Amino acid sequence: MGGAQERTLRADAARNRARLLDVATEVFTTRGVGVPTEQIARAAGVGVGTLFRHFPTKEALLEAVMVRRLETMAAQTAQLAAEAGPTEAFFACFRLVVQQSSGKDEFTRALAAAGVDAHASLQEPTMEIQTRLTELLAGAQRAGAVRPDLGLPELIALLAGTGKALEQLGSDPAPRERIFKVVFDGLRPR
Amino acid sequence: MGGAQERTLRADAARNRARLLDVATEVFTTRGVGVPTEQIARAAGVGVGTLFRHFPTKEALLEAVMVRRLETMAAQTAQLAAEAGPTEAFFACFRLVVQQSSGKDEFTRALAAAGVDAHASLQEPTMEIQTRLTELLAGAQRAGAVRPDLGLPELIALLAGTGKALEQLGSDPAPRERIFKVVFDGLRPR
DNA sequence: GTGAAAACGGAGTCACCAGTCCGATTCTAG
DNA sequence: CTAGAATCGGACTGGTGACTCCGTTTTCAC
Repeated sequence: MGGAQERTLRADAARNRARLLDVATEVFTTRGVGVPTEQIARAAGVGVGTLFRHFPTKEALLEAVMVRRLETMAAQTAQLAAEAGPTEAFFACFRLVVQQSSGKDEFTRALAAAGVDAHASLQEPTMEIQTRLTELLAGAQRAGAVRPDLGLPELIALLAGTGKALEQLGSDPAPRERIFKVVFDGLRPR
Repeated sequence: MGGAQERTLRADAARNRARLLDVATEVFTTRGVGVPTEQIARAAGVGVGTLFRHFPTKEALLEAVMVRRLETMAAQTAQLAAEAGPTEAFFACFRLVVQQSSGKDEFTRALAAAGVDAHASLQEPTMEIQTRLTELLAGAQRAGAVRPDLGLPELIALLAGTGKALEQLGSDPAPRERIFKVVFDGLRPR
């Protein structure tokens, strides 16, 4: 699976493909994955035929969007991890992942529902992020900033949960910050 | 909206209605709200015609299920609140609501998506629960067991978030308990 | 027991949406 | 500039699922 089928897309094709990805990301995250494909094509200024030529399946489009989001997240996480001490890096990444993953699991659920496959291209970026998180968690625990009885599964669960909690709240920053306070406080040892 | 249209349903009709509600509750919570109505009718041992006579709309069925769940939750909450001191009652109710609300917001989202109405019959039990929660929160704060800067919105967000976190985890009780530890610890003052 | 009202069941209708097909259009090599 | 290949657009198809309609069955008052 090297991925050398990039037969130099024609200029307009490349433009349309990129535009579709952007629009799909926007629409799926704001209006949910149930939005008809035609509306996405319309919003991107192309016909449905074009959409299905680039992404043979709605599921494939979803997958492409997810992969991009995950890759971006992995890169940002890596950068944060390199820039700060273990404790700061851990909490900064926690915030980052929580923010980015808003609505993410609706995607994964939709993908899962569409069949057992789909994982292939998601596996890699997912693993990458999990590796980073494992390192960050271990680092923060070594530094005594996070209770030592937590593992990666609990961390992931807390990330998802915190994301959900923030969704419930409006955009007012004060209550949001209070949620972070509660969670971060709970993460500290004893 | 008095609610006096209970014209003494015929015996079989009452039985079928109850059965439909039970089956729908089970199916919606385990397999999601996307399950076709026909499968619910089938599982309840009736035809689709019967289902739609009792609940004129899929949305109406969803709403009826929700109302029952909320009412049960309100009752359990009230009982717990009466049985224990403020601190214990608060944390016990927190656990209860989290457990009960697994998958609940998929319902509300589906209802919201189906139109702006639907609220009518949900309003009352929702308010009831919120009132209880407000009292419990205030009680626990007065007792010094919960940080005083949290309000009802934050509590609700945390309940939803904790529920989501637990969903991520399997059924193994140990990690689940660790999540509760983190959240409860975070809820404590300073 | 009996007949009419109440309820049932499920085939049929209608709308919606993912995915296909092919004539029309646009790009690019020469 | 031009030919032909790559791409496009959107009408069309097939399948699915919510909801309706009506002939058949069940309940219940007498």
